[in-house]
Amino acid sequence: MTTGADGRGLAGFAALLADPTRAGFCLALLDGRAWTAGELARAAGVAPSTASDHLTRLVAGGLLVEQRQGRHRYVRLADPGVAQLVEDLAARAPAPAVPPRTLRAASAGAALAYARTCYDHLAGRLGVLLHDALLARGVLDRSGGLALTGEGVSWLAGLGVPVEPLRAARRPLVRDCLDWTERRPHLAGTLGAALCGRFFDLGWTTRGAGRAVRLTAAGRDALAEALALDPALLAPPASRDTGPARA
Amino acid sequence: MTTGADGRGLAGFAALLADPTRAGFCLALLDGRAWTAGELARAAGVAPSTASDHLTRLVAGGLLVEQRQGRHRYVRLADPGVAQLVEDLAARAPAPAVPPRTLRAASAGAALAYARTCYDHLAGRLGVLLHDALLARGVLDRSGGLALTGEGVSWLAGLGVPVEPLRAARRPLVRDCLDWTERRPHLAGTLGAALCGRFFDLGWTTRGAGRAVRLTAAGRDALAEALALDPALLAPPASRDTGPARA
DNA sequence: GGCACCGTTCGGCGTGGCCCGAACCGTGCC
DNA sequence: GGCACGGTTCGGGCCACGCCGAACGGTGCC
Repeated sequence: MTTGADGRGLAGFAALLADPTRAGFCLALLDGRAWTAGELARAAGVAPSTASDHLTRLVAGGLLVEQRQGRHRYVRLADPGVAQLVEDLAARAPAPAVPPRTLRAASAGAALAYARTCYDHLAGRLGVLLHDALLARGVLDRSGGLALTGEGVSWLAGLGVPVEPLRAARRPLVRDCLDWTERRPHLAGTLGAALCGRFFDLGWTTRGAGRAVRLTAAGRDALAEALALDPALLAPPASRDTGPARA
Repeated sequence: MTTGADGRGLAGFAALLADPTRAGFCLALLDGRAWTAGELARAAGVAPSTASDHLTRLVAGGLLVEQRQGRHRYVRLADPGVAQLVEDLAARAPAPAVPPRTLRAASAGAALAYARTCYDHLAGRLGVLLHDALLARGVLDRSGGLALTGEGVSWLAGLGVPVEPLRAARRPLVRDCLDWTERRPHLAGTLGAALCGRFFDLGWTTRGAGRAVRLTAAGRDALAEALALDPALLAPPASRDTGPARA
């Protein structure tokens, strides 16, 4: 029963993300996986004690949930809503002053711009392309708000993605998510997550470095076939190697 | 082309809302109107110089836009996306420690909990009720994501709300917006805004103090008729007076 | 022209929070 | 048991930020 025009509550909550280290934690956790406190500390370049303090605050604030296992403290984003919130904020935040710095970083940036996970669904140029193709193919419809069509249900069944279980979740089935790099929407919601997961299961995509996603040759052809697209459209840019291979 | 796992951009942006005074400004501006710098300063209880500084930052950060008129500086939320962002954050923020304080404040809180504007659409118990009734009546459909139905288009036409112009905007036609007080979704998007505006035009609702909205007697009956609901369901709680009358 | 008022700029003050290092605790492995 | 390691707690230093009052400029009204 807040209703308060009092900004203290909002300010306190926003302050959780108003620190570069904590914000970096949340961005790292956007890959949807659970990280240990030490991993986050190293990734952010701060002392373990500092990271510990920040994590305690983020958990207390409801942004993160933790899970203790042995001597490890695993944390992850509390729920998909938090992921969306962080994404929305990040999409509006200005780009840092010096984008590329090194060639290695620029290459990693290109890989992320091509395809990456956005919490639990697909983002980047490939994600937007998928979103557009699903609309064009009639799987999704936007005439009265973003929605899955009846035709889409059968198309998904053909892909091995049963829709009914997805409706049971408290999250929306389909949802727009503004893409950082493309500045256009891609598909989120339980369906976005299910499609992303199915692509991994089918071997159409594999995980690259960090949040990066790579489209396999088989995946390129199969996806192009399923979406009635030219396979060349789906291919990554000229770059021959999307970051350090980890397959 | 950010893609950066660097938290500095996100942190800097979040910091705009991480101050109680700035957060209070944004919450006040959630009524969708333009306020002068002095009005905001008084509402927040800070010196004009302090407010001026904060406003400059919020404008520079893209959260607010300003419009100078004579010796006044009018400012409002930059776009509906910002309003959504602020709403989403506020919905997750914990309630302030001391909710009611005075009887007057408690009464104002009750009025806001009953019905208020959420930027440009209807929120509060009435907003959620409207959302539920539109679903029940088949104007909206949630089977494949929130969407307006064909039947809904004619229903809206009968109400004097043509849908086609609403599709032209770059904002979504329909969208979920999590209600602060009810913790359940109400209707946002261009349709939510159009309905809210239409209710004011028809005299079904009037503006109360601040963001509060009052349902007129005629509005209660007409809305109940249109939604096939019991008028008693729509009535405000036992309170006989929803804040200082301003009609 | 004179005055009231809105808003801005600047200097200075106080506070809060971010960071680290050192010490400590518990877990897991040898 | 001993050791390595992950994580936490505590104390202290430092910087940034929010606040105000005073002085100034610009606008609108009498």
